[in-house]
Amino acid sequence: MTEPLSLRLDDQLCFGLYAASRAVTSLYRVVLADLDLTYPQYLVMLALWERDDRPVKELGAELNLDSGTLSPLLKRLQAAGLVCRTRRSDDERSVRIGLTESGKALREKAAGIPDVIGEAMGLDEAALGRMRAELDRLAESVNAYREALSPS
Amino acid sequence: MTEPLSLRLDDQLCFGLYAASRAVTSLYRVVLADLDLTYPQYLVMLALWERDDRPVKELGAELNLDSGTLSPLLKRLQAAGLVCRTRRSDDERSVRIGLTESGKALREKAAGIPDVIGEAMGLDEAALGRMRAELDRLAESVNAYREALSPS
DNA sequence: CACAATTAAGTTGTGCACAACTAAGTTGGA
DNA sequence: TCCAACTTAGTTGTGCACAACTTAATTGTG
Repeated sequence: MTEPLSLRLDDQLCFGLYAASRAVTSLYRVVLADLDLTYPQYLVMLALWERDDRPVKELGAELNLDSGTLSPLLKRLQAAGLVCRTRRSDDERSVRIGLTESGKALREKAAGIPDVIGEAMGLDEAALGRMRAELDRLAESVNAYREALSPS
Repeated sequence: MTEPLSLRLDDQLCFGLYAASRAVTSLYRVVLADLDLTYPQYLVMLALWERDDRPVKELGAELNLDSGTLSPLLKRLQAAGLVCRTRRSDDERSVRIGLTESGKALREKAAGIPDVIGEAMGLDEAALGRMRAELDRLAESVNAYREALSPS
């Protein structure tokens, strides 16, 4: 019989998570100002730099974002000249997102960012990997629980 | 001479953080539906249940939120009948936020939430505390770095 | 074939986050 | 005393997140 967890703000892991996530995002805001990207836009660019020319649906699955978030975001990336959208001819429902030359070129400018963020975090590579693994496990566990509680 | 960190999405701790934070928030969305609160609103209520009747400024300092976020959020809590705002007579700039009876009463309904979230995370109390400490350290380190990079 | 069910993307509306700004009150010197 | 500097809240505008919905195309089944 363990003590029930308290309603105290300081005790709650979730608040730590929320605060840490916002702290990291706000550092990205500074670092990304140079590239004229927001953090979610940067995530999309990362995904595209890894694999170019793929449907919105696939980007959404990788980043856990739905079309309600991605559609306007991609519209802004398109307006900035970084990506282009082409409707597939064999399935007119699907839209492929591809990098423009300028979008590909931006990768060079971004090359140094992971090191800056890594340094700001003040963790060695081992601690970084360990924490990443713990967070992945956490997210998976929480998502499974939510799915059971409220099947979407 | 360590390897420079890569631009691969999977490698990045920050994405894990972002994904985990969103996963937890989406579980809260389900759990809090019963109380008609969003997650940030719940955080404000937690802060007020701990210490009632204090200025917006102080709430902001505790939650790391500025008036641009808090003002409309508090307005919604007020509209829901959970808090009331009173301007201090000795310093008319300052607005104190206090719980209404209904706001105080809501605490009973929230009492079980930390255990639900704790269970969803699937961590024992020790792991929970350890992770919380790591996240706090991370946020502090990142904030210090950003502050140095771009003094606000 | 017909057509209901499904799928992909986009739209609308709400509520954070946050930058930049405004309004109003307070304080601390010269 | 006067008023410039500061402080507290609030406002405005932008961009996520996400639920709920729409539109249009495709698929599966009788």
